[in-house]
Amino acid sequence: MSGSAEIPATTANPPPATTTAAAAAAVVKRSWGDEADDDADDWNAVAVPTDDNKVTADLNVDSLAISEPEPPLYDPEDSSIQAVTAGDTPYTSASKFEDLSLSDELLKGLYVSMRFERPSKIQAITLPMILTPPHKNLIAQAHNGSGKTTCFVLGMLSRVDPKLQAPQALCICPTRELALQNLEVLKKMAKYTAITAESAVQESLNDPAHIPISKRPPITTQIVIGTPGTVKKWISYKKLSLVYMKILVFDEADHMLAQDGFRDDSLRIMNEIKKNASNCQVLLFSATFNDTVKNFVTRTIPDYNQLFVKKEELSLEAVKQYMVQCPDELAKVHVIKDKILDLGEKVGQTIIFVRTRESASMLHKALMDFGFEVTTIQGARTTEERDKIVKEFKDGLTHVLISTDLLARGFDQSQVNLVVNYELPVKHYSWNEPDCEVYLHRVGRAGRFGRRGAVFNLLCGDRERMLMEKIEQHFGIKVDEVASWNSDEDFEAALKEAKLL
DNA sequence: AAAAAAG
Repeated sequence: MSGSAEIPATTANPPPATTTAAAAAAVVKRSWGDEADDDADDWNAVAVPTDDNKVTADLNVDSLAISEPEPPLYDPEDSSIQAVTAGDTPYTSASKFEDLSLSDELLKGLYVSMRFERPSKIQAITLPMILTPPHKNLIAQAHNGSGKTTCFVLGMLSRVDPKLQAPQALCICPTRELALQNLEVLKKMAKYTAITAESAVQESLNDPAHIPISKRPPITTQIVIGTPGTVKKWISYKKLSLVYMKILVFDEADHMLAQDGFRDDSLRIMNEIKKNASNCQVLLFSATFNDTVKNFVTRTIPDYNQLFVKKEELSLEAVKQYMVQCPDELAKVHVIKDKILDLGEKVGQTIIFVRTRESASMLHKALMDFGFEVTTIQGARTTEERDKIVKEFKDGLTHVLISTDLLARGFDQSQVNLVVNYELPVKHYSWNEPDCEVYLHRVGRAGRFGRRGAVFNLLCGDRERMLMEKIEQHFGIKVDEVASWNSDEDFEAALKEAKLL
């Protein structure tokens, strides 16, 4: 590994005088704007700075991404990660955590508590970008299970002033579960520091110890990780001071800024911070950024660095995907009961994704009636139930979890080797269009950190077959078919091929 | 024609 390779910023090619704003705009559009039809390029495509006179270096880089196999951008031994920066600041990739001038307490947390040895590739590149003044904004597309949580958690921990008892870092997540999970990672990493952190998520209403925010003293915790509604509420009650905010993180940022996601909430929070704090750094992390969101993000977040990972390292590649043609809905249940769960027991834990809460209850009942112990999580359940179900699953007490897309993003449980799509994800406006981003996120629940994994897509009827086809086309992949839904041997062979057996 | 957050 050529560890300390310099990430070329704008020095690679001096901009010719002929570069026009129009050309720059075209590049911006090209790099960020393309989508479905050339996703492969998309992952190779790199950053484009917002600053016109810095564009040409990237114009060159970008053209590499457009043409065929491009030469590596900065590291001959590892071309899978590419980054482009927006300013004059040179960033040196961190081959060791020591390169990041972290506090001793934080280093100890990384080595002892987290048991990390050295930064992952993504961490090596993003951390200098996050930590080096002038603390530019960052848009980072990092694949599932690659350690992006560490990037922004370490970023937040490094940037807060431990001596200042006031909120200085805020992280917004799409679900309660993800916020709590991220907080846990942060607390583990912060174990030897005095930095304080808490979650801003809906709390159990039955808990007698629960105190409504209106009756709580102002937050003095240094890091807050939460969901949009609760964070907004804390802000509107003036309990969460934004004056000292130094860093704002959006996990699953594409969803947080999507029109049909949390865009309104996210923008409001961002604007409130802008009004109160000067120079708050914004970090956006996700495994997916579709072109609509990309365009919006580039218009919304000024002056950003960007990072991309090649498509080859997507968990779509690490996880073996199958489709199973089922004659009817009952056959789907039989497949889960007789084939997948039996084998699944041997290979780890399983998450079964469904499209609606109703499907979740229906499948839950069907499997329970067959005598299978499964648990189900979906947003309509109480916070206590949700906490309990997640804890049992994370503790390994339960092996099969039915979930809506509540857990599609970010949920990290390394023992999950099997993902079942009882129903494929579809766009909310049409059930004839697959939601490829959600599909990728679901797949990413298996095969965490390069582990083996398999996905079974259960298909019934022409519509679902067509959805599967469209997903294959979108990602440019071929999803193998399990020959017969009714054959034990076929499923066993499939898991062997996935190297799970 | 959904789910999520949250009121």
